Amino acid sequence: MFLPLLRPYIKSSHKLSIKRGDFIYHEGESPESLFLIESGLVGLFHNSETGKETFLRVFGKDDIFGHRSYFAQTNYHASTVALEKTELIVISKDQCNEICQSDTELLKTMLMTLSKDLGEAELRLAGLQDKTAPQRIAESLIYFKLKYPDHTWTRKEIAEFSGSTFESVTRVMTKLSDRGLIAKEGRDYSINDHQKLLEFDHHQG
Amino acid sequence: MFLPLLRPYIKSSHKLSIKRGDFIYHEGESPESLFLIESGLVGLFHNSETGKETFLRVFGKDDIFGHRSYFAQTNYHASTVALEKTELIVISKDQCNEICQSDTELLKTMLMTLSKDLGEAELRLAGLQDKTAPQRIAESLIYFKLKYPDHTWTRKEIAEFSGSTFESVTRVMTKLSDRGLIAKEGRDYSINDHQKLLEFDHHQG
DNA sequence: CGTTAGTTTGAGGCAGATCAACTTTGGTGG
DNA sequence: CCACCAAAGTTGATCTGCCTCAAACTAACG
Repeated sequence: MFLPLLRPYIKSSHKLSIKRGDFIYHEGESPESLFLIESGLVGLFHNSETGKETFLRVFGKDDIFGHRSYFAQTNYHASTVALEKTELIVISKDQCNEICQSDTELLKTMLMTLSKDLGEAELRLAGLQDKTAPQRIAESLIYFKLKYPDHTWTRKEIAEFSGSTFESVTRVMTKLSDRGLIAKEGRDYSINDHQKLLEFDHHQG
Repeated sequence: MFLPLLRPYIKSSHKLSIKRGDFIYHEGESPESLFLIESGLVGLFHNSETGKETFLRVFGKDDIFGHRSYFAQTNYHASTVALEKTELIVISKDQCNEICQSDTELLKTMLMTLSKDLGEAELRLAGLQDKTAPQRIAESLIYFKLKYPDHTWTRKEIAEFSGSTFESVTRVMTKLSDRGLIAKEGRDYSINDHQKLLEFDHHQG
Protein backbone atom coordinates (compact mmCIF):
# COMPACT_ATOMS: atom_id res chain seq x y z
CA MET A 1 0.00 0.00 0.00
CA PHE A 2 3.01 2.30 0.28
CA LEU A 3 4.56 1.87 -3.12
CA PRO A 4 2.08 4.16 -4.89
CA LEU A 5 2.67 6.93 -2.34
CA LEU A 6 6.41 6.63 -2.51
CA ARG A 7 6.80 6.00 -6.24
CA PRO A 8 7.25 9.69 -7.13
CA TYR A 9 10.27 9.95 -4.82
CA ILE A 10 12.10 6.95 -6.15
CA LYS A 11 14.53 8.06 -8.79
CA SER A 12 17.84 6.28 -8.78
CA SER A 13 16.60 3.47 -6.63
CA HIS A 14 18.70 0.56 -5.58
CA LYS A 15 17.02 -2.78 -6.29
CA LEU A 16 17.50 -6.14 -4.60
CA SER A 17 16.54 -9.62 -5.79
CA ILE A 18 16.47 -12.42 -3.23
CA LYS A 19 15.27 -16.00 -2.83
CA ARG A 20 13.41 -17.87 -0.09
CA GLY A 21 15.41 -18.05 3.12
CA ASP A 22 17.62 -15.03 2.44
CA PHE A 23 17.88 -12.49 5.23
CA ILE A 24 17.37 -8.81 4.44
CA TYR A 25 18.53 -7.59 7.83
CA HIS A 26 19.30 -9.05 11.22
CA GLU A 27 18.03 -8.19 14.69
CA GLY A 28 20.39 -5.79 16.44
CA GLU A 29 21.73 -4.10 13.31
CA SER A 30 21.37 -0.37 12.83
CA PRO A 31 18.75 0.62 10.23
CA GLU A 32 20.35 2.26 7.19
CA SER A 33 17.44 1.99 4.77
CA LEU A 34 13.77 1.24 4.27
CA PHE A 35 12.57 -1.55 1.99
CA LEU A 36 9.68 -1.67 -0.41
CA ILE A 37 8.36 -4.91 -1.86
CA GLU A 38 7.83 -4.95 -5.63
CA SER A 39 6.93 -8.62 -5.58
CA GLY A 40 7.25 -11.49 -3.16
CA LEU A 41 6.76 -12.03 0.56
CA VAL A 42 8.86 -11.19 3.61
CA GLY A 43 8.55 -12.28 7.26
CA LEU A 44 9.67 -10.47 10.40
CA PHE A 45 11.01 -12.88 13.05
CA HIS A 46 12.34 -12.56 16.54
CA ASN A 47 14.86 -15.10 17.79
CA SER A 48 15.43 -15.62 21.49
CA GLU A 49 18.64 -16.77 23.14
CA THR A 50 17.04 -20.15 23.80
CA GLY A 51 16.54 -20.61 20.06
CA LYS A 52 12.79 -20.02 20.02
CA GLU A 53 11.59 -18.13 16.96
CA THR A 54 8.51 -15.88 16.87
CA PHE A 55 6.84 -14.78 13.63
CA LEU A 56 5.85 -11.16 14.19
CA ARG A 57 4.63 -9.69 10.90
CA VAL A 58 4.29 -10.51 7.19
CA PHE A 59 4.95 -8.04 4.40
CA GLY A 60 3.67 -8.46 0.83
CA LYS A 61 3.56 -6.60 -2.46
CA ASP A 62 3.59 -2.80 -2.04
CA ASP A 63 4.33 -3.05 1.67
CA ILE A 64 7.15 -1.15 3.30
CA PHE A 65 9.33 -2.60 6.06
CA GLY A 66 12.22 -1.49 8.21
CA HIS A 67 10.24 1.70 8.97
CA ARG A 68 9.53 0.88 12.62
CA SER A 69 13.20 0.97 13.58
CA TYR A 70 13.76 4.02 11.39
CA PHE A 71 11.10 6.01 13.21
CA ALA A 72 11.87 4.62 16.67
CA GLN A 73 15.53 5.48 16.07
CA THR A 74 16.60 2.15 17.55
CA ASN A 75 18.32 -0.90 16.17
CA TYR A 76 16.19 -3.61 14.57
CA HIS A 77 14.35 -5.62 17.21
CA ALA A 78 13.82 -8.54 14.83
CA SER A 79 15.10 -10.01 11.55
CA THR A 80 13.54 -10.09 8.10
CA VAL A 81 13.66 -13.11 5.79
CA ALA A 82 12.25 -13.67 2.32
CA LEU A 83 9.48 -16.28 2.40
CA GLU A 84 9.62 -16.66 -1.37
CA LYS A 85 11.47 -15.14 -4.36
CA THR A 86 11.27 -11.40 -3.71
CA GLU A 87 12.11 -8.12 -5.48
CA LEU A 88 12.89 -5.15 -3.24
CA ILE A 89 13.44 -1.44 -3.68
CA VAL A 90 15.92 -0.03 -1.18
CA ILE A 91 15.45 3.54 0.04
CA SER A 92 18.33 5.16 1.88
CA LYS A 93 17.91 6.90 5.23
CA ASP A 94 18.82 10.23 3.62
CA GLN A 95 16.11 9.86 1.03
CA CYS A 96 13.65 9.06 3.84
CA ASN A 97 14.62 12.13 5.77
CA GLU A 98 13.93 14.29 2.73
CA ILE A 99 10.58 12.68 2.06
CA CYS A 100 9.47 12.96 5.70
CA GLN A 101 10.35 16.64 5.68
CA SER A 102 7.91 17.47 2.93
CA ASP A 103 5.11 14.97 2.78
CA THR A 104 2.57 15.25 5.62
CA GLU A 105 0.17 12.85 3.95
CA LEU A 106 2.81 10.16 3.90
CA LEU A 107 3.54 10.73 7.58
CA LYS A 108 -0.15 10.33 8.38
CA THR A 109 -0.34 7.11 6.39
CA MET A 110 2.66 5.83 8.32
CA LEU A 111 0.96 6.80 11.58
CA MET A 112 -2.12 4.86 10.56
CA THR A 113 -0.14 1.77 9.61
CA LEU A 114 1.88 1.76 12.83
CA SER A 115 -1.27 2.36 14.89
CA LYS A 116 -3.04 -0.56 13.27
CA ASP A 117 0.00 -2.80 13.71
CA LEU A 118 0.26 -1.83 17.37
CA GLY A 119 -3.40 -2.68 17.85
CA GLU A 120 -2.93 -6.04 16.17
CA ALA A 121 0.17 -6.84 18.20
CA GLU A 122 -1.64 -6.03 21.43
CA LEU A 123 -4.64 -8.13 20.50
CA ARG A 124 -2.31 -11.03 19.75
CA LEU A 125 -0.68 -10.43 23.14
CA ALA A 126 -4.09 -10.66 24.79
CA GLY A 127 -4.99 -13.67 22.64
CA LEU A 128 -2.00 -15.60 23.94
CA GLN A 129 -3.51 -15.32 27.43
CA ASP A 130 -7.14 -15.99 26.79
CA LYS A 131 -7.36 -18.22 23.75
CA THR A 132 -6.41 -21.88 23.47
CA ALA A 133 -3.65 -22.96 21.10
CA PRO A 134 -6.19 -24.57 18.68
CA GLN A 135 -8.16 -21.30 18.52
CA ARG A 136 -5.07 -19.25 17.76
CA ILE A 137 -3.99 -21.78 15.14
CA ALA A 138 -7.41 -21.68 13.46
CA GLU A 139 -7.27 -17.87 13.38
CA SER A 140 -3.80 -17.92 11.87
CA LEU A 141 -4.91 -20.34 9.17
CA ILE A 142 -7.64 -17.88 8.20
CA TYR A 143 -5.38 -14.83 8.41
CA PHE A 144 -2.69 -16.33 6.20
CA LYS A 145 -5.04 -17.78 3.63
CA LEU A 146 -7.13 -14.63 3.28
CA LYS A 147 -4.22 -12.22 3.08
CA TYR A 148 -1.83 -14.32 1.00
CA PRO A 149 -3.84 -17.09 -0.69
CA ASP A 150 -1.09 -18.03 -3.12
CA HIS A 151 1.64 -18.78 -0.61
CA THR A 152 2.03 -22.27 0.79
CA TRP A 153 2.60 -21.78 4.50
CA THR A 154 4.62 -24.35 6.41
CA ARG A 155 3.37 -25.78 9.72
CA LYS A 156 6.41 -24.19 11.33
CA GLU A 157 5.48 -20.71 10.05
CA ILE A 158 1.88 -21.14 11.22
CA ALA A 159 3.12 -22.32 14.63
CA GLU A 160 5.52 -19.42 15.11
CA PHE A 161 2.83 -16.95 14.15
CA SER A 162 0.12 -18.42 16.36
CA GLY A 163 2.34 -19.03 19.35
CA SER A 164 2.43 -22.80 19.27
CA THR A 165 4.53 -25.68 17.90
CA PHE A 166 4.49 -27.31 14.48
CA GLU A 167 3.35 -30.61 16.02
CA SER A 168 0.32 -28.89 17.51
CA VAL A 169 -0.43 -27.22 14.19
CA THR A 170 -0.35 -30.61 12.48
CA ARG A 171 -2.71 -32.11 15.05
CA VAL A 172 -5.15 -29.21 14.85
CA MET A 173 -5.10 -29.23 11.06
CA THR A 174 -5.82 -32.96 11.00
CA LYS A 175 -8.79 -32.43 13.31
CA LEU A 176 -10.07 -29.45 11.27
CA SER A 177 -9.70 -31.46 8.08
CA ASP A 178 -11.57 -34.45 9.61
CA ARG A 179 -14.45 -32.12 10.43
CA GLY A 180 -14.43 -30.63 6.97
CA LEU A 181 -13.60 -27.08 8.10
CA ILE A 182 -10.46 -27.02 6.00
CA ALA A 183 -9.14 -29.25 3.21
CA LYS A 184 -5.52 -30.35 3.06
CA GLU A 185 -4.04 -30.12 -0.42
CA GLY A 186 -0.57 -31.60 -0.36
CA ARG A 187 1.31 -29.35 2.04
CA ASP A 188 -1.11 -26.54 1.37
CA TYR A 189 -4.66 -26.15 2.64
CA SER A 190 -7.86 -24.36 1.76
CA ILE A 191 -10.64 -23.07 3.97
CA ASN A 192 -14.09 -24.60 3.71
CA ASP A 193 -15.99 -23.16 6.64
CA HIS A 194 -14.82 -19.79 7.80
CA GLN A 195 -17.42 -19.28 10.48
CA LYS A 196 -17.04 -22.65 12.19
CA LEU A 197 -13.29 -22.22 12.04
CA LEU A 198 -13.57 -19.01 14.08
CA GLU A 199 -15.85 -20.71 16.60
CA PHE A 200 -13.58 -23.74 16.86
CA ASP A 201 -12.56 -24.83 20.36
CA HIS A 202 -14.79 -22.14 21.86
CA HIS A 203 -14.58 -24.20 24.78
CA GLN A 204 -14.34 -27.75 23.70
CA GLY A 205 -13.55 -28.50 20.09
CA MET B 1 6.48 13.68 27.20
CA PHE B 2 3.72 15.09 25.02
CA LEU B 3 2.32 17.78 27.24
CA PRO B 4 5.15 20.26 26.53
CA LEU B 5 4.71 19.79 22.76
CA LEU B 6 0.98 20.19 22.90
CA ARG B 7 0.74 22.90 25.54
CA PRO B 8 0.74 25.79 23.02
CA TYR B 9 -2.37 24.38 21.32
CA ILE B 10 -4.42 23.95 24.45
CA LYS B 11 -6.53 27.02 24.95
CA SER B 12 -10.02 26.35 26.21
CA SER B 13 -9.22 22.86 27.32
CA HIS B 14 -11.69 20.58 28.95
CA LYS B 15 -10.37 19.04 32.17
CA LEU B 16 -11.29 15.82 33.90
CA SER B 17 -10.68 14.70 37.49
CA ILE B 18 -11.05 11.01 38.30
CA LYS B 19 -10.25 8.52 41.05
CA ARG B 20 -8.78 5.02 41.09
CA GLY B 21 -10.95 2.51 39.29
CA ASP B 22 -12.78 5.02 37.09
CA PHE B 23 -12.91 4.21 33.39
CA ILE B 24 -11.95 6.91 30.87
CA TYR B 25 -13.18 4.96 27.84
CA HIS B 26 -14.27 1.44 27.03
CA GLU B 27 -13.12 -1.02 24.42
CA GLY B 28 -15.29 -0.84 21.31
CA GLU B 29 -16.25 2.81 21.66
CA SER B 30 -15.48 5.29 18.91
CA PRO B 31 -12.63 7.70 19.75
CA GLU B 32 -13.87 11.27 20.07
CA SER B 33 -10.88 12.79 21.87
CA LEU B 34 -7.30 12.39 22.96
CA PHE B 35 -6.29 12.53 26.62
CA LEU B 36 -3.29 14.09 28.27
CA ILE B 37 -2.25 13.29 31.82
CA GLU B 38 -1.50 16.28 34.07
CA SER B 39 -1.03 14.06 37.10
CA GLY B 40 -1.79 10.48 38.01
CA LEU B 41 -1.58 7.10 36.33
CA VAL B 42 -3.73 5.30 33.76
CA GLY B 43 -3.74 1.69 32.56
CA LEU B 44 -4.81 0.27 29.20
CA PHE B 45 -6.55 -3.11 29.57
CA HIS B 46 -8.03 -5.63 27.22
CA ASN B 47 -10.87 -7.85 28.44
CA SER B 48 -11.68 -11.09 26.69
CA GLU B 49 -15.08 -12.77 26.52
CA THR B 50 -13.86 -15.40 28.98
CA GLY B 51 -13.23 -12.65 31.54
CA LYS B 52 -9.45 -12.68 31.29
CA GLU B 53 -7.89 -9.23 31.57
CA THR B 54 -4.59 -8.21 29.96
CA PHE B 55 -2.65 -5.12 31.02
CA LEU B 56 -1.29 -3.63 27.79
CA ARG B 57 0.24 -0.23 28.56
CA VAL B 58 0.68 2.30 31.40
CA PHE B 59 0.44 6.05 30.95
CA GLY B 60 1.86 8.56 33.42
CA LYS B 61 2.35 12.31 33.80
CA ASP B 62 2.71 14.14 30.46
CA ASP B 63 1.75 11.04 28.49
CA ILE B 64 -0.93 11.11 25.84
CA PHE B 65 -3.40 8.25 25.30
CA GLY B 66 -6.26 7.44 22.99
CA HIS B 67 -4.01 8.44 20.08
CA ARG B 68 -3.59 4.92 18.68
CA SER B 69 -7.28 4.58 17.84
CA TYR B 70 -7.39 8.16 16.58
CA PHE B 71 -4.63 7.53 14.05
CA ALA B 72 -5.73 4.00 13.16
CA GLN B 73 -9.25 5.36 12.61
CA THR B 74 -10.74 2.38 14.39
CA ASN B 75 -12.70 1.94 17.59
CA TYR B 76 -10.78 1.48 20.84
CA HIS B 77 -9.32 -2.02 21.05
CA ALA B 78 -8.99 -1.79 24.85
CA SER B 79 -10.24 0.18 27.88
CA THR B 80 -8.48 2.77 30.01
CA VAL B 81 -8.81 2.95 33.80
CA ALA B 82 -7.30 5.31 36.35
CA LEU B 83 -4.81 3.46 38.58
CA GLU B 84 -4.81 6.34 41.06
CA LYS B 85 -6.30 9.84 41.43
CA THR B 86 -5.74 11.42 38.02
CA GLU B 87 -6.13 14.81 36.33
CA LEU B 88 -6.69 14.76 32.56
CA ILE B 89 -6.82 17.29 29.76
CA VAL B 90 -9.26 16.33 27.03
CA ILE B 91 -8.48 17.32 23.44
CA SER B 92 -11.25 17.04 20.88
CA LYS B 93 -10.84 15.27 17.55
CA ASP B 94 -11.29 18.56 15.72
CA GLN B 95 -8.49 20.18 17.68
CA CYS B 96 -6.29 17.17 16.85
CA ASN B 97 -7.04 17.45 13.17
CA GLU B 98 -5.95 21.06 13.20
CA ILE B 99 -2.77 20.34 15.09
CA CYS B 100 -1.82 17.43 12.82
CA GLN B 101 -2.31 19.64 9.78
CA SER B 102 0.35 22.10 10.83
CA ASP B 103 2.89 20.48 13.11
CA THR B 104 5.26 18.07 11.37
CA GLU B 105 7.49 17.79 14.42
CA LEU B 106 4.58 16.58 16.50
CA LEU B 107 3.70 13.97 13.85
CA LYS B 108 7.27 12.71 13.94
CA THR B 109 7.21 12.49 17.72
CA MET B 110 4.00 10.50 17.48
CA LEU B 111 5.60 8.22 14.90
CA MET B 112 8.52 7.63 17.25
CA THR B 113 6.27 6.83 20.20
CA LEU B 114 4.09 4.42 18.24
CA SER B 115 7.16 2.76 16.74
CA LYS B 116 8.69 2.22 20.16
CA ASP B 117 5.41 0.92 21.56
CA LEU B 118 5.05 -1.48 18.64
CA GLY B 119 8.57 -2.75 19.25
CA GLU B 120 7.84 -3.24 22.95
CA ALA B 121 4.55 -5.03 22.26
CA GLU B 122 6.26 -7.39 19.83
CA LEU B 123 9.08 -8.14 22.24
CA ARG B 124 6.51 -8.93 24.92
CA LEU B 125 4.76 -11.18 22.39
CA ALA B 126 8.03 -13.01 21.82
CA GLY B 127 8.72 -13.06 25.56
CA LEU B 128 5.49 -14.92 26.23
CA GLN B 129 6.84 -17.75 24.08
CA ASP B 130 10.41 -17.99 25.17
CA LYS B 131 10.57 -16.79 28.75
CA THR B 132 9.28 -18.54 31.87
CA ALA B 133 6.55 -16.95 33.97
CA PRO B 134 9.03 -16.15 36.80
CA GLN B 135 11.33 -14.36 34.33
CA ARG B 136 8.51 -12.26 32.94
CA ILE B 137 7.30 -11.45 36.45
CA ALA B 138 10.80 -10.38 37.52
CA GLU B 139 11.06 -8.14 34.44
CA SER B 140 7.69 -6.57 35.17
CA LEU B 141 8.70 -5.86 38.77
CA ILE B 142 11.70 -3.95 37.45
CA TYR B 143 9.75 -2.17 34.74
CA PHE B 144 7.05 -0.94 37.10
CA LYS B 145 9.37 0.10 39.89
CA LEU B 146 11.78 1.96 37.63
CA LYS B 147 9.17 3.79 35.63
CA TYR B 148 6.69 4.55 38.41
CA PRO B 149 8.48 4.13 41.76
CA ASP B 150 5.77 5.86 43.77
CA HIS B 151 2.86 3.67 42.80
CA THR B 152 2.04 0.56 44.80
CA TRP B 153 1.31 -2.10 42.22
CA THR B 154 -1.05 -4.93 43.11
CA ARG B 155 -0.14 -8.56 42.44
CA LYS B 156 -3.07 -8.64 40.03
CA GLU B 157 -1.71 -5.72 37.99
CA ILE B 158 1.74 -7.29 37.87
CA ALA B 159 0.20 -10.61 36.81
CA GLU B 160 -1.90 -9.11 34.03
CA PHE B 161 1.09 -7.19 32.71
CA SER B 162 3.51 -10.12 32.78
CA GLY B 163 1.06 -12.68 31.44
CA SER B 164 0.62 -14.76 34.55
CA THR B 165 -1.69 -15.06 37.59
CA PHE B 166 -1.66 -13.20 40.89
CA GLU B 167 -0.94 -16.46 42.74
CA SER B 168 2.17 -17.01 40.63
CA VAL B 169 3.27 -13.42 41.22
CA THR B 170 2.93 -13.97 44.97
CA ARG B 171 4.98 -17.16 44.85
CA VAL B 172 7.71 -15.58 42.72
CA MET B 173 7.88 -12.50 44.93
CA THR B 174 8.21 -14.65 48.03
CA LYS B 175 11.08 -16.53 46.41
CA LEU B 176 12.77 -13.31 45.25
CA SER B 177 12.37 -11.82 48.70
CA ASP B 178 13.83 -14.95 50.35
CA ARG B 179 16.89 -14.59 48.13
CA GLY B 180 17.21 -10.91 48.92
CA LEU B 181 16.70 -9.73 45.33
CA ILE B 182 13.69 -7.66 46.34
CA ALA B 183 12.29 -6.50 49.68
CA LYS B 184 8.60 -6.65 50.49
CA GLU B 185 7.33 -3.53 52.22
CA GLY B 186 3.74 -4.08 53.21
CA ARG B 187 1.94 -4.51 49.89
CA ASP B 188 4.69 -2.64 48.12
CA TYR B 189 8.18 -3.83 47.26
CA SER B 190 11.60 -2.42 46.48
CA ILE B 191 14.37 -3.76 44.28
CA ASN B 192 17.66 -4.79 45.86
CA ASP B 193 19.53 -6.54 43.11
CA HIS B 194 18.66 -5.44 39.62
CA GLN B 195 21.15 -7.58 37.79
CA LYS B 196 20.35 -10.86 39.55
CA LEU B 197 16.67 -10.11 39.08
CA LEU B 198 17.16 -9.99 35.30
CA GLU B 199 19.12 -13.23 35.36
CA PHE B 200 16.54 -14.93 37.56
CA ASP B 201 15.23 -18.31 36.37
CA HIS B 202 17.67 -18.22 33.46
CA HIS B 203 17.08 -21.75 33.45
CA GLN B 204 16.48 -22.89 36.92
CA GLY B 205 15.69 -20.34 39.57
C1' DC C 1 14.45 -41.18 -8.51
C1' DG C 2 17.18 -39.63 -4.66
C1' DT C 3 17.49 -36.49 -1.22
C1' DT C 4 16.04 -33.34 2.07
C1' DA C 5 12.87 -30.44 4.03
C1' DG C 6 8.52 -30.89 5.68
C1' DT C 7 4.82 -33.65 7.98
C1' DT C 8 2.47 -37.04 10.87
C1' DT C 9 1.51 -39.64 15.00
C1' DG C 10 2.33 -41.43 19.62
C1' DA C 11 3.83 -41.36 24.41
C1' DG C 12 5.14 -38.87 28.43
C1' DG C 13 6.07 -34.99 31.42
C1' DC C 14 5.79 -30.59 33.56
C1' DA C 15 5.15 -25.52 34.17
C1' DG C 16 1.97 -23.05 35.73
C1' DA C 17 -3.09 -22.38 35.93
C1' DT C 18 -6.90 -23.32 38.83
C1' DC C 19 -9.36 -24.14 43.09
C1' DA C 20 -9.71 -23.54 47.93
C1' DA C 21 -9.00 -22.03 52.61
C1' DC C 22 -6.79 -18.87 55.42
C1' DT C 23 -4.17 -14.49 56.86
C1' DT C 24 -2.86 -9.74 56.55
C1' DT C 25 -3.20 -5.01 55.32
C1' DG C 26 -4.63 -0.49 55.46
C1' DG C 27 -8.38 2.68 54.68
C1' DT C 28 -12.50 4.66 56.84
C1' DG C 29 -15.94 6.04 59.76
C1' DG C 30 -17.70 5.92 64.39
C1' DC D 1 -7.57 6.91 67.61
C1' DC D 2 -9.07 2.52 67.35
C1' DA D 3 -12.04 -1.21 65.61
C1' DC D 4 -13.75 -3.03 61.79
C1' DC D 5 -13.95 -5.12 57.34
C1' DA D 6 -13.36 -5.43 52.53
C1' DA D 7 -9.70 -5.85 49.54
C1' DA D 8 -5.39 -7.80 48.88
C1' DG D 9 -2.16 -11.30 49.63
C1' DT D 10 -0.40 -16.03 51.00
C1' DT D 11 0.07 -20.90 50.73
C1' DG D 12 -1.04 -25.63 49.60
C1' DA D 13 -3.02 -29.28 46.70
C1' DT D 14 -4.49 -30.70 42.38
C1' DC D 15 -5.04 -30.94 37.52
C1' DT D 16 -4.31 -30.39 32.53
C1' DG D 17 -3.10 -28.28 27.96
C1' DC D 18 0.19 -28.54 25.11
C1' DC D 19 5.12 -28.81 24.74
C1' DT D 20 8.87 -32.03 24.19
C1' DC D 21 11.07 -35.98 22.50
C1' DA D 22 11.17 -39.69 19.32
C1' DA D 23 10.53 -42.29 15.21
C1' DA D 24 8.55 -43.17 10.83
C1' DC D 25 6.48 -41.27 6.68
C1' DT D 26 5.86 -38.27 2.31
C1' DA D 27 5.85 -34.43 -0.73
C1' DA D 28 8.32 -31.79 -3.99
C1' DC D 29 12.29 -30.18 -6.50
C1' DG D 30 16.50 -30.75 -9.11
